[in-house]
Amino acid sequence: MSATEYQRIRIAECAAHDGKKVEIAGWLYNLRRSGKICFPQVRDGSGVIQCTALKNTLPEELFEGLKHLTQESSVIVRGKLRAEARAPGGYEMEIEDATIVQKVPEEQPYPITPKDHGIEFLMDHRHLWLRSRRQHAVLGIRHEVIRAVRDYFDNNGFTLVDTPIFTPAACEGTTTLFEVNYFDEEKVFLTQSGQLYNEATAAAFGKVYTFGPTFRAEKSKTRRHLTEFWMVEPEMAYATLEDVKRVAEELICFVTGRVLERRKEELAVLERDVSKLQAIQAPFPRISYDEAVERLKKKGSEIEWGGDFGGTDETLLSEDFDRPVIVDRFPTAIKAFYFQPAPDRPDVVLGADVIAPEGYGEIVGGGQRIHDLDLLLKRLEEHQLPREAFEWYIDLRRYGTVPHAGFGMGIERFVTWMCGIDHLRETIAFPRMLYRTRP
RNA sequence: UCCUCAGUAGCUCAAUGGUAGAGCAUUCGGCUGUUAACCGAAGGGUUGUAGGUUCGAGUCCUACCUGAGGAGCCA
Repeated sequence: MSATEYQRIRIAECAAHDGKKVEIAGWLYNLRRSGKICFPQVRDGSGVIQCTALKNTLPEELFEGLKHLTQESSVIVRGKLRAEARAPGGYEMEIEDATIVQKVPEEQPYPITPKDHGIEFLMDHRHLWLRSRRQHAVLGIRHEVIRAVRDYFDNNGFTLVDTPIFTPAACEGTTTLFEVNYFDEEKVFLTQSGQLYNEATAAAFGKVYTFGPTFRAEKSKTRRHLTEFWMVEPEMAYATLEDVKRVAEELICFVTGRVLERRKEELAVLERDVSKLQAIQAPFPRISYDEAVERLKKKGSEIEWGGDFGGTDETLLSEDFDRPVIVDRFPTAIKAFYFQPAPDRPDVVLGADVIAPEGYGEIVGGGQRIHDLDLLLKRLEEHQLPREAFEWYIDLRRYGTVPHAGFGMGIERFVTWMCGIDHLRETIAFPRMLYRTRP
């Protein structure tokens, strides 16, 4: 029997090849064995399939080789595919031939066993942990989220214009930045937001977005923080706070719908309560910061008007709603210099945050930017920011300035929410956190 | 930076101040439908590090190291 009569397929395509002779190239996920029959489970990155190997139909060398395969050994199996109710996944291959590409040595077995492991051990073995079913599901959903985000903007007239990662100065003057030696003399910083550059490209293209990594040197050590994370930031010319709220709402509904539609299996692996995601429909409730503070006080929070929400406050707020809640008009004092003040109330700005349900916290933050030259200059001074570094940004108010607005959405927080998991670190292949930069 | 908790076999954990143990993983034996397979056996230990108290410390005390969760700050 030559190998050529078997068609190479991926496990995800099994349904289209029922009853056919196929070849699957992958890794041994798990193995159960009896005296004269064994059940190797093979994964190939697209799924997991159970195979059967029978002693009395295979050459002894092949049967013994399969029976003693170690976890994560690389193997190519060939045989006939059939629907089989007893097999997890619904399809099964009866092995007729196999090539063991590499057997993981018994004296140094694969470290991640099917039993429980602690988080330190798993994080140290992140390069291998990615092979597990659960991690595979999380990263599959991440991929879908990113694809849907890009589809949404691409289909709605936005142009992707990426912004630099090396930046000459603090964008916002608020958070701590990573400093990098740029050749011999100059110091530059890793970007904390592409927003200021987006304002320039929005004046060139009308509607733009940037999608890339973002760096924050905050010494935060919680389940909601990474030092390196991915953010999508749209920016629109001739737009207001109302446009920000509408676009954020549409985006969130579109992406959630896509995940529900295309990632049922992954959500099932994660045992995600999909009814919680099905509830994500427009319109989202909209409340003002003033009202949010009142609600929080009634719920026992110690927040006072003028303070920013803590993690607990966001959870308390989200408890009142079955879908994301939009909070707008924050105190001017706690927001970055570029926020447009409300025309009727200069003590609040035209900014909005979207807070996810189930305690997943802030997933979107943005608003309308200052378009008036004199006001911008005044704010830069109030925030004691070096005007020289912002000359190009000020230029945008000199040459055809218009009301404009945009927001940022943190991808990892969004994916954490979609997955219903409790820590951000599992939503990126190799998380960078305070005290962890390996592997 | 601060607060809290934890560190025992490769992994997950147990052990009243008195002989360091179990499950998983690995090896050997058994089983033709297993579903984190099961049954029997074997090998596997400087109890994070350094001091201290005690007749005796995995257990109590001190310092340090490492990790986790949280606060502040943020998406």
